[in-house]
Amino acid sequence: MSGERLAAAVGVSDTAFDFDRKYRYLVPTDSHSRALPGVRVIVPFGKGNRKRMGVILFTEVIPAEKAAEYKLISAFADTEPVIKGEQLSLLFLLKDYTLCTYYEAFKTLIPPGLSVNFTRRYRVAQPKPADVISLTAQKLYSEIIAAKSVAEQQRRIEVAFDTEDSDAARELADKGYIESYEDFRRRVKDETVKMVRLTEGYLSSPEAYNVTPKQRLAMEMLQREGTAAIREIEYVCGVTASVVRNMEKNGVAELYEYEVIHTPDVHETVSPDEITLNEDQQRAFDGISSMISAGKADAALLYGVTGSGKTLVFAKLIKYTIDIGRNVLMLVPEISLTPQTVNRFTALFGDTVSVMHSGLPLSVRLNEYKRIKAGGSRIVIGTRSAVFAPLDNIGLIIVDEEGERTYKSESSPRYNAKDIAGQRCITHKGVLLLASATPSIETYYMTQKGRCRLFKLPHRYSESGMPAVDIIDMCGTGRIFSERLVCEVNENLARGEQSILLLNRRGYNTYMVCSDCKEPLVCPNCSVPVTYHKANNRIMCHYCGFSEEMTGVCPKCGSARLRRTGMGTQKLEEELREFFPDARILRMDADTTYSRYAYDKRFTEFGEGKYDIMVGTQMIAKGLDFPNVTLVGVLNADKSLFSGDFRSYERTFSLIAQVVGRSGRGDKCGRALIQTLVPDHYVINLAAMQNYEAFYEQEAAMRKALLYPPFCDICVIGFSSPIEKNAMNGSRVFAALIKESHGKTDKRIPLKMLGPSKCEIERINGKYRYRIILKCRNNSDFREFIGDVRKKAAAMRELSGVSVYIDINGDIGA
DNA sequence: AGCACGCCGACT
DNA sequence: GTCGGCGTGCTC
Repeated sequence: MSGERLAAAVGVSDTAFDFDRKYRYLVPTDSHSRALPGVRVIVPFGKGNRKRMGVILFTEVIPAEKAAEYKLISAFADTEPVIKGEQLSLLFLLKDYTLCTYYEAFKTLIPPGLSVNFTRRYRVAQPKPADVISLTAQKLYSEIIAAKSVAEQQRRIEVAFDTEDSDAARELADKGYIESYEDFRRRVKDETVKMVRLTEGYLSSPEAYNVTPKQRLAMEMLQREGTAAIREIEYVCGVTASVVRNMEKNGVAELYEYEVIHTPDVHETVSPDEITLNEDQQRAFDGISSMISAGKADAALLYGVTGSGKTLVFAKLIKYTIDIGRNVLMLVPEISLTPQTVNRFTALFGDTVSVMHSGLPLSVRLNEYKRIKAGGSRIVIGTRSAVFAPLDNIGLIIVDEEGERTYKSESSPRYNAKDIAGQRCITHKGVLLLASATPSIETYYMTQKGRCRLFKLPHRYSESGMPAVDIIDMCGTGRIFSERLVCEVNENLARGEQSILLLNRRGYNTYMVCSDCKEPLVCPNCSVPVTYHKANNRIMCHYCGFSEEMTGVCPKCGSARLRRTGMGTQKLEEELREFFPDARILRMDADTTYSRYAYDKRFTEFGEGKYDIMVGTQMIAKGLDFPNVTLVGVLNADKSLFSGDFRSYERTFSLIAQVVGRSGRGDKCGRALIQTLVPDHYVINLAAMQNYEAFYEQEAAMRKALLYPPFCDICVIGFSSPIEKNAMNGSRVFAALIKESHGKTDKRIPLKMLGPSKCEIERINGKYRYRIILKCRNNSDFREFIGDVRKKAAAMRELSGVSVYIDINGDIGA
């Protein structure tokens, strides 16, 4: 029929959830063959017909009379679909499941190297208009046209828009002296991390160089850290990059580019066929491999105590899956764990392995993506986002350390990689294998309900057995190290064996408190106390990055009597010096590892025996295998126990159990000491014994009684605004809307509302925060319900200027 | 989120 | 009389 037209349903970029839709656009008559689902397009949007990116979701033929309502696609950005088939259905799944926009969902499915963004740019308009303009605008205009090149003119305009001159710049734009246009850019080049280090020349004869005070500051940091990114120096020292540039000019420091992939040497060269499994491992392998060969969607939990050799089972299973002609996806919780894992598996399986994580250069990620898409790799290993890898014919998805919270995305789309993995297993008729030494309560519950098969590795793989664990009561000592721990560490030093000391983050910062008004120094943007850093005499906020020189004066009352408090790292440092004066100590807390770049280098050095003691926070507890570590000390085991989050027991248990498991992984027997103020607390005791089952029973009973997951789902709705009243009113109006809609709906939606209330940290980055917690059943009825409420709420006056997010089954957190 | 349309106060 | 304040409603 000649009266018909082809229309495309398009997901448009930069929409908000409440007006995100499948927008229809007409396909130009000569481009029908290009208009395929998954192809990106440039479309006019809104009254001003600004250019936006969009992705075609599907096409349909519409009658001619409808065509008048739609605009025309401006251009095609791709010659062939960037996503199709399963990925396209994942897009819809993400949208439905996380309440994000179509385009947000789309973007998470493609590697960032493929992203195209529009930016609005300005240039000097060619025929100069005759309009009268203000003096400031004239002045700005003459400054702009004085620039030699067009590029420089553009730069000056952009600067003007970002500074105090923005009014004048806007005037010029309104009156037609400068014009705006849309430019679309593809991120092809990486933002390379520029690193700084001191030069050999300076280090050998520092007296030969002149150094300004600001440079001194930066250099002190470099002396401490060895190396740092320019951005970090700016952040930590409160100086600008020009200081660094001058240091480079003077020959004090040199710049280099950070190589992101640090791959330690491959030690393992055993072929998967040569791996011998012990009895437990073999049983797990037999069970899981028969699930894989059954060729239907299924799920299993491999619960193996620390050091039980889960990785060997993985290797065998991967080999098995590949041999029967199917592919494998393996997720690991952190980037730092990928080099280890990847090495292991590339040694075993060669270049059929692909790696995907955000630490890789964009070009590499893009290449790997293309390789996977083209069928060039059969095993994909990566962090959270790798769950979307365009891998086909998946027979097995492994989620290692499945209890880790890094599998949950903390920004839109707020998906959980475990759920996506489960969905993909259903599509591919594959097996989802969750693995952990300390499974999440939710997962273990599934095994009890028979919805997930359970395989146990209850024994350590090595001969050495479980470490001997002692709990030490620290009440009333006022020290960080117990005598017992000092003895044990010294014994290790004498024997040339290594020790790991875990400090629970909370309580190990140094705060400043005013002796006169008794108030702690708080961040001007956030409602948290700032931490004091002795090294550069600055106060800093870990939430917003605020950093300021320590003036020594209380901003509230002007008193100069500020006092350091908190069982701080200072104190830790002093005691370390006092007790272990000759030990080579590696400190791995947030301050030193703020340079994440130095992270795996330090671990490698520790593994090579360049240090005797490693002290650090959570990050040292996970997945690392150092055979020479025979002593683990937990310095303040209870500090994370009482944080108000329903998962705090679970986290404490898993942290302690895991770090204890770091001890004695080689052939030597390991010991662990747990220092705590509550030595009788069952969580601490069960963690010391690594008795997960008993912990599970207790915890599940408690969750059932208090109604928490897995006995319900949790949906957090967050509100934030620079004006406290707005955030508060917004949350109240939203809550009222929930009640009202819930009363009206004829569907049975179980719901329990807590709040609205202030968040625990009521202000971050200058924004006040409120939240509503819903205990609910996360099904499509509920998501439809809450999505509708959100759309309705967006139209209300009280919600304007209040940003709202909805997070289903995330953390309650801060 | 932008952006246009629209209805009331302080200027030539 | 008009420029411009920002309230309100829409985005194929």
